Amino acid sequence: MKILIVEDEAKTGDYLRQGLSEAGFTTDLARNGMDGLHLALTGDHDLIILDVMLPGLDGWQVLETIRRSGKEMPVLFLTAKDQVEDRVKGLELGADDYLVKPFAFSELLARVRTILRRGRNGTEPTTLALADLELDLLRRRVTRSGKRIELTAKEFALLELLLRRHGEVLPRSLIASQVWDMNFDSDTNVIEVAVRRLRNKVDEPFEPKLIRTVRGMGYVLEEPEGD
Amino acid sequence: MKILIVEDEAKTGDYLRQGLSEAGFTTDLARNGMDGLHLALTGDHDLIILDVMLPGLDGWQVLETIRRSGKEMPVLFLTAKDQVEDRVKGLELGADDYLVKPFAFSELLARVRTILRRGRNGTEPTTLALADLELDLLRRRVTRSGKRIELTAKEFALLELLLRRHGEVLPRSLIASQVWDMNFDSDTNVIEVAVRRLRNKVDEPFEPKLIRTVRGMGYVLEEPEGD
DNA sequence: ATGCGGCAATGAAAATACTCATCGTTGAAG
DNA sequence: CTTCAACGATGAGTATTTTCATTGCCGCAT
Repeated sequence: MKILIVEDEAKTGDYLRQGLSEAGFTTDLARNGMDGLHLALTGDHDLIILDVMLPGLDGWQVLETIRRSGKEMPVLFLTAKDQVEDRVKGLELGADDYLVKPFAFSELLARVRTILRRGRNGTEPTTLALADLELDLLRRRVTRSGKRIELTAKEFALLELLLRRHGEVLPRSLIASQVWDMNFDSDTNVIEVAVRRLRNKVDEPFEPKLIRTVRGMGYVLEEPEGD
Repeated sequence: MKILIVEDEAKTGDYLRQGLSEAGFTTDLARNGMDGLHLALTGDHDLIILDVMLPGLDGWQVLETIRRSGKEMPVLFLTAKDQVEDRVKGLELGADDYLVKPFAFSELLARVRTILRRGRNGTEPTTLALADLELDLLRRRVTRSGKRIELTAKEFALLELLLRRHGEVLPRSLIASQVWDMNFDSDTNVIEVAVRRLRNKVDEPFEPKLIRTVRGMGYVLEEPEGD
């Protein structure tokens, strides 16, 4: 798998290149928009990682030109913090995913793998929902009944997991490994506490309650049975 | 590379097996000490991951028997939280590394790779030092001039990095990626703050000052030049 | 020498996450 | 029906980490 990185900031570029190489990808690195565009159009990359902030030709212009050329090539783009609207704009221009700087490398790798797995076609849903609860992956925002709910990173991760697999009872061990990258056995009750915090925000002020505890098993997110 | 996992707790075992398979290793899994020992002695594994707490034959007994049989095979063992002395005991019995539950899977993977890279021979140092500053990787303890210093996880990680590469100026980007798994550019000063906390504990009450700022470059841990 | 600009240091507050002790609920056993 | 034990919920306290605003320091240009 061959990945094109378009990133002007030297450190970031090298970091990405090295990390991706170690993960078994082949990489090309362009330091500006022009080179990036040229490489993208002439090369045979399976994915482009594209920084938005570039000297000269910026990320959007590159992306737009690639799309207009008819090249069907997945694009993951990198936006600076706070530039929330960039993400939306990027997605509209046909990016497949975005990542906000600063980001964890493991996160990038996960996205890259997801994109490559699904190939350049069906775009992943950018929003998850159940009943009146909605989670917008792009804006990292959650609403219920239209009301905005502020969540911390952990809360968001937990809710995202529950939502992605709603209807399924998720055992603690699974939650632990997904949300905490922790394996346990253990003698802590972080999960209970986290679920509680999430309930306070997401369920407590609303009806019906969507997070259900399954004794001895774990937690499910689902609409309650009408009985 | 073939890894033997000896773990009675089903979830943990499956978790390890799956994770390691995804990472490209072949695995065998034994649910108790006897089976584990048998597989270890008859198989051709490159590494054993051994839980200490096992029904019947416990981890130490397994380890001891393997060693007495003359099999030269690296062992990474898993101990429960708080059982600090286990780690020391385990190391004395010839384990190559240990990991405390609960642990992050990424951490396990890193250790596994380290062990396999160095092969079964020179054991990694279990302690790092510079001047009168010592860091005990096993007990996760730091002392300076013999005085015990309490560090948080991040502080420890940062100091460990500085010590492992003492004398080198470490750029922020490197520190960020190692200690925070973050790539940045960014507009945060977490690193400065973390360095400061570390200095307060490690340098402030002592002489000489070991953590030096290199303006525009990063930080070094070193003994000051006598000039 | 003076002022300026960029970088780093600092202190304090806010946000987040974790631990602990205690309480309540549930289901099974008697 | 009552008791008990296991499991989960809860609230509060604490630790840790991050953010923010401010200050200080250093080197360069004027």
